[in-house]
Amino acid sequence: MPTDPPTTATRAPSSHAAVGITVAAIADAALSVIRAVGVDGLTMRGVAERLGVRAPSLYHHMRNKADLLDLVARNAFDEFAADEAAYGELRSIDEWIELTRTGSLEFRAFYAAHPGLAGLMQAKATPDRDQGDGSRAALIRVQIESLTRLGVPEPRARHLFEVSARWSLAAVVANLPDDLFADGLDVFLAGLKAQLTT
Amino acid sequence: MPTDPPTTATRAPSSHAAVGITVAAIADAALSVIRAVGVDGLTMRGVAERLGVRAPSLYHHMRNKADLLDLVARNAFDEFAADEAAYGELRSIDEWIELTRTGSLEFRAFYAAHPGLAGLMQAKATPDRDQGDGSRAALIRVQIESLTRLGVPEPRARHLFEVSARWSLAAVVANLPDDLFADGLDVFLAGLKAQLTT
DNA sequence: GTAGTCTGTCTAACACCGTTAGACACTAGC
DNA sequence: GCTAGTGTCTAACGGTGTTAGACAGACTAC
Repeated sequence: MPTDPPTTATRAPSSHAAVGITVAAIADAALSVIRAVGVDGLTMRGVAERLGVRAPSLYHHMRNKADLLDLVARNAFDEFAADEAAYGELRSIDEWIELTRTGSLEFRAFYAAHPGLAGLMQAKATPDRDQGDGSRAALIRVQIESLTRLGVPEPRARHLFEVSARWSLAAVVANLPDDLFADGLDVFLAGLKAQLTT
Repeated sequence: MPTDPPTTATRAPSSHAAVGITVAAIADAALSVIRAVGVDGLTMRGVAERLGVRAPSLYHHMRNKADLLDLVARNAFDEFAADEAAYGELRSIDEWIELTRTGSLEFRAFYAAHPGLAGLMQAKATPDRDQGDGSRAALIRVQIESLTRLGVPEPRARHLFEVSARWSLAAVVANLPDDLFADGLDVFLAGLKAQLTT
């Protein structure tokens, strides 16, 4: 169980100290490594080096690399979702569709800036769908509620939201060219609107 | 430059022979390794072992692992596409939509049987879109032609086909649960039909 | 102040990966 | 029989994630 308060990461190299790195610091370092060399280029030794530390030290704070990637993906999504709080005053399905469109495009742009990160999200998309703590869960709840307020019955709203979210995420991960992504999104949202208004 | 005719793969272990493994045999072995342990579990040493050979021998027939994966993906698609020859006598957009639906579902089923293989396809989907030799290219041409025969102008038909193919492939790679995939496909095809009939 | 415990780093090593260098056995052509 | 070429082999390199165990520093109790 690591002590959280001292978030300072850089230390004198090769000193044996009792207070060192933090889980949060490791996640930050990993994210900046990903920005620099992509997910495929991320290495436990590389992350450690960025913290002025050796690789085995990381294992005192997390079980393995998979956990680290998991954490990074979660952080990245929360960072994105924090900007997307204001749904709420939607007056029609059309407005919901348009908001979903811009949200998807922003989502894509965000992940384009973090090569390979979307792939991590995808692997972890299943288990913790809605219930929970992060801004991810909050964002999902808000979107479904705004649908039900517009007259779509609850289970159907949840399901259709999940379908569109997962398909959009899939297309983001696929890293399609701009036009293929945007036009496919048009097609998908046209079909979604048809299913929501009948 | 390997000699192709002798496709026999299994040999006496630890004999120095002048006639041995084939590129095709390596690709087959790799595919069966993927069936057994998935793409992530595929190893040059593992492929070699399945051929009764050591790993370095593989490099006499291919440049590196990436080339091997490339080849495997191509073979797998051709194997799938060979079953999908009969488009042609489509009498309406509705029939085209339905054929695309069943094609997508079969595509998904095929790749579900080869864990991770779809991801390889995706990475190689861009460069050699239509022109070419394989059954992949043939299948694509047939689908676009059947669209133009139904009155959709050529460039638009090509583009919409590409959009739907890439989005479907993305959803396949994402390995969505059955209902999320099928329902999303419904949504997408509903939108596609709307764009094709107006 | 001293002893003891706990925390968090370190070095060393393991098994595995893709890949290369170079040796050697076998085959085919003359 | 000799020679050239082909295709395997062993050995090794540098890299990866990960574990074991040593040890330094900081807190706690007396």
